Amino acid sequence: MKIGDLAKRTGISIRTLHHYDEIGLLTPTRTAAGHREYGREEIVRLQQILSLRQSGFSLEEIGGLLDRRDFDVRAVIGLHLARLQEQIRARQDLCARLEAIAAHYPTATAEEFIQAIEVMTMFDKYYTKEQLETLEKRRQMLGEERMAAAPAEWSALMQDVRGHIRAGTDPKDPRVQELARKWRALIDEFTGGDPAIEESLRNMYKGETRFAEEQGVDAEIGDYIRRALE
Amino acid sequence: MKIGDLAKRTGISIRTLHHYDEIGLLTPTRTAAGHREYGREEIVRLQQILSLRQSGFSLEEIGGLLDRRDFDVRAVIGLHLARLQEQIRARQDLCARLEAIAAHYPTATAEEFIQAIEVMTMFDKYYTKEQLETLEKRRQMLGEERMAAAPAEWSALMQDVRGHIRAGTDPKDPRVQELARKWRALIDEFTGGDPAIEESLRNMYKGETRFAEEQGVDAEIGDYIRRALE
DNA sequence: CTTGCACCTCACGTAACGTGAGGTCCTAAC
DNA sequence: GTTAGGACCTCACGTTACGTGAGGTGCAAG
Repeated sequence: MKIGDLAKRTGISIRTLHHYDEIGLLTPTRTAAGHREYGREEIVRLQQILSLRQSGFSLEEIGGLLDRRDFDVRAVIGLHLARLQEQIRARQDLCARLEAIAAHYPTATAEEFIQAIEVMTMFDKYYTKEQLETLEKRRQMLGEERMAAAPAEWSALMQDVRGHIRAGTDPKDPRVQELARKWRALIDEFTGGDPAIEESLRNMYKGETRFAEEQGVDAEIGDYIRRALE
Repeated sequence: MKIGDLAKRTGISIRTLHHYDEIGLLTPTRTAAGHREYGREEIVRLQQILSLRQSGFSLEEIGGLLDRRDFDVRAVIGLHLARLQEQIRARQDLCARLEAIAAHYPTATAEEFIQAIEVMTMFDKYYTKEQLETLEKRRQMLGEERMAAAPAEWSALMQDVRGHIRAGTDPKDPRVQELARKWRALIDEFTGGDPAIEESLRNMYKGETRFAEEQGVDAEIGDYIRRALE
């Protein structure tokens, strides 16, 4: 059988057959003119190749399975299954994240979306899975309104603190103490008072200088509040 | 910031930064000597790139999202989600198939495994999903023993029929009629008498000549039995 | 002035082919 | 005998997101 006939019969491309010949996976005999000739044996082998390919094995694995009896089929399948399951898990995680974002910001612009994705990636980096779940529960408890109102409140607080720093107010001053209490209350409200989560939060602000700056928080403010809270 | 510093800070390779520069995804300024210099703006952009990459977008999509405001983020995310879900589905199917095979042939050799995969691929090609489920239920009803005994029975039946064909026996001969009834009973036992499944089965034998031959069935035998059954 | 490190630019390799480009073989019709 | 049209052949580059050298330059310290 010539290459075109085989291609038509099996529905795969001539180029693919050429490729399998090139890599030595399926090497037909040749006519005097150099045309490929596929016999019964090659057709059988091609069917096996296609079945294994359909099952997601690489051409290299397929070659090994078909040519070397010492290839441990069970191990290859086990490895393959593990790979598949890992990929499934990863993709499910991704889906969950993207769906959450799409659901959470139904009217966001491109920038907002990208920032949301960025923040989410960052959170994944600094919090454990359990902490993320706790935070999510906490967010639901607080409700949408509260979540929406918080950033402004936080920003106002930052500005007040910054004002006292510029004015040189002593951290022990009652006005600063009040602000520090507010700071602590805000943090507790969102972390649920979990010290491990607060630790992760601190790490995040420490590691992501740029993010911290955007939020109006820097080392100076952190120190000042820490002294006030002592 | 020079390229090595940035690489260390973000944990990605210098080559990757070179690559992003090559494809115009992240183009730093250059010093007089031609060394790359990454400023605040580039660092911000890199973070965005990494977040989006982590989310599974291609570099081309990322470039589009970051550079062109007319890029429909929602559409991109939707498309991406669809891709991911399709991949998840495909991989879950594969896992199910491979696990079924591994469980069904706990002591198989390489050839048996490959053949099992081949047969399964073939079945997927000729039967609908519902039919495959029906067949699976049927197999469980019949039990392992019966499934194991059937091939021999089938093979014996084939040999008997072949004998009559060679002897030139009339299909209407009572002995042939008896064999035909047996044939029908065997088919009904495994198809559950579903005519659509039987049709698929016939198509499979017609399309997969090689498989049919291995089973000892060819067009001649098919015709002979058909005449006997009339 | 030299050593050594960080940087630079090619440029090939990866998996599994798709897609031409340009040349040869075969078969049938004239 | 020749000629047209398929079918076949062999390069060889393109795809994705970089890894991995090879070979050359810039810069600060001893």
